[in-house]
Amino acid sequence: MVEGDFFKQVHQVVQLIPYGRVTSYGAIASYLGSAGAARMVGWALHKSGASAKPIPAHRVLNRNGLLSGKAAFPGENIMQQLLESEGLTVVNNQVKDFEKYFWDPKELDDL
DNA sequence: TGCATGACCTGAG
DNA sequence: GCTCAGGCCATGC
Repeated sequence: MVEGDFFKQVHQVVQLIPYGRVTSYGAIASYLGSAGAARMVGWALHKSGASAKPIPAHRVLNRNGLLSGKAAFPGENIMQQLLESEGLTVVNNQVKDFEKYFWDPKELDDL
């Protein structure tokens, strides 16, 4: 489970994303109890750069599996390379079989 | 203190 | 099936 501020919760959830898996802003927002606050999730991730721990923000995509936050990374295709290095296939800034690799934070509750 | 914005999502037309 | 508009909450100026 996660605890603390919304930002911290987002950071924790993102860090809990299994290797080779991805999730969406809405899923995280919904998990935190604010389904409509998906925008804030992106904010937290953007701010994650200031965080002490390295947060795999590249595993967080939008609902379409699109690398919406790609631009926030230092490189052009850093996000894509990271995903590909985890066994995922990125085509046109979009994860192939996104739903297949999709990971819902709510799965933690089921554990 | 108040308005505008932001790596989005969902519902309605 | 696709496009437009609204909403959500916190941060920044």
